[in-house]
Amino acid sequence: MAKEKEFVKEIASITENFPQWYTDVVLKTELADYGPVKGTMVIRPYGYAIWELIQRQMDERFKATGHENAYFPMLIPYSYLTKEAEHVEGFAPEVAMVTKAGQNDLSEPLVIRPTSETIICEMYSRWVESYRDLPLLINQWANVVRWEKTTRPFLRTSEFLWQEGHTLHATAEEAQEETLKILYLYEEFARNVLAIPMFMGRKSEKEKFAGAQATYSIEAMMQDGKSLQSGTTHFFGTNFSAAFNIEYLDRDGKRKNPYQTSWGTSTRLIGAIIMAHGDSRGLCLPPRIAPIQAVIIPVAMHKAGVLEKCNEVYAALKGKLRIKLDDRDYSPGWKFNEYEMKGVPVRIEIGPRDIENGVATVARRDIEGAKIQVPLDDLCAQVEKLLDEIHDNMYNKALAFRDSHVKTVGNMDELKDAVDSGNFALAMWCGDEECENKVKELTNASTRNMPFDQTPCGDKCVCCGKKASKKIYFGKAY
RNA sequence: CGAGGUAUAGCGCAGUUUGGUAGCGCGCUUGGUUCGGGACCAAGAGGCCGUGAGUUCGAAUCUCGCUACCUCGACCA
Repeated sequence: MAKEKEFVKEIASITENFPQWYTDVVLKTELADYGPVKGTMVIRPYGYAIWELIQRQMDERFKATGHENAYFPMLIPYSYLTKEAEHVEGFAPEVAMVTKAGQNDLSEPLVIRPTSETIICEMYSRWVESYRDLPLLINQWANVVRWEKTTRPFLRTSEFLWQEGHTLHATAEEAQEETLKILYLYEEFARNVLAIPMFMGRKSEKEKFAGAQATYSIEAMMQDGKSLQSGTTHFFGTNFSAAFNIEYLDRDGKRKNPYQTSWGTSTRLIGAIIMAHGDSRGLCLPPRIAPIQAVIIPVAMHKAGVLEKCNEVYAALKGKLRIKLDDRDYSPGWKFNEYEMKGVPVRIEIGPRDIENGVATVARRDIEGAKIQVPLDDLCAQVEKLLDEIHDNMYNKALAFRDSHVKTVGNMDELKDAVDSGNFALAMWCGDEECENKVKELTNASTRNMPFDQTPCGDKCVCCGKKASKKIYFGKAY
């Protein structure tokens, strides 16, 4: 008993010190480690395996909607960045630059991409000539660098991995449709793969991407009540295509700028998984991105027949799900705790007693203490079913948590009260940036996004009290 | 980038006030006994005390510089 308490202390309390809990979980479960350069992180095999599963399943969805992958260079001439005025203003402060090659100064500084709009636009301007070249639907999996002041593993690192889609369309309507199509794709992915409910909506002018006409986001609620912007899609209109001279000859014989979108999600999604599902025992991974979906733990493995049976079961399940047999020389109890901390969804215990009864003892990570006996000849089917159940349960739990932490508010006192006690505030807003700034100043909460369902929850701006027609979420954000 | 704090074995810490050549717990290695919720015994390995200068017969300890990290603010996927 005393020992168990000691173990729990190894990870900070999720309720008492959430930031420390987060760091402890990242490091102790070996998702990532700090790199030697400020703000950089090493994604360790366990964390990278999650990223690969995210990549694979998201990439399938991009391909299914007609997108192709390509790769553009990491180094971008500085002059490209300056072609779109708002864009350079937004990114210049945090851009890393290469100015030397060996001992020689470069004739023009090179930007290490903070995002790839500029170089992709430059290339698109060479590739697009005719309406027949549209739409152009390209995605890139890449790393980007942004010199951030405050960094945290997965949530904000100087270098991070992401995907960025960049598309060109003949009409504004088609580009708008693409922008929303991907937003819905992101939401569906988060729901069905990550088991995280998202608030979808449009960003305010103040919060939108540098150079975009409209930005949309998916926002997830973390268990400390803060918001994590988990993916964004942007409608550019012709801002960039005009700045970069992307032109095509239309059917009517006129040269036109195509309409453009871009959209991205990053390794930040792993941070969302940690903070949306984790608990006092550590990680709790949604089955569809869990590198190990089920782990077999032999009990009393020195006794005759135990390891043999475990290997037999392992061979039967291998190839059907991501499974591991842990026959290391640690006690079963030690392993139970280890895999719970690492968030493995299902644990299969096989000991002499189980073998005698022709069953395995199966425990699920998402419900503490729930153990069932499953006949060995039906194990695979039952575990597969259980994984789906765990996914649904995790989603519903996250949804219930979120729904109980959204307060509809009508004035500043209520808003401050709501966000200070770990909630999102849903309120009416006049649309004025001044009010956004004032809310930020008084409560440290920012506007998250405006849901597509704009059914009013009042008629006055939560801040200035003037007539308001926009419904918007406020929350403290990562 | 502003304010505060920290830096000693893989991790967590003691030692610094009062200078005398480095210690504890966990982990790790080997052997043995164990194994149904973090087992036990025994024997081991492991440190230019963040870094550069200075004071001193002598520095983890005192002085100055630098760097990194943490917490809190302003900026951001």
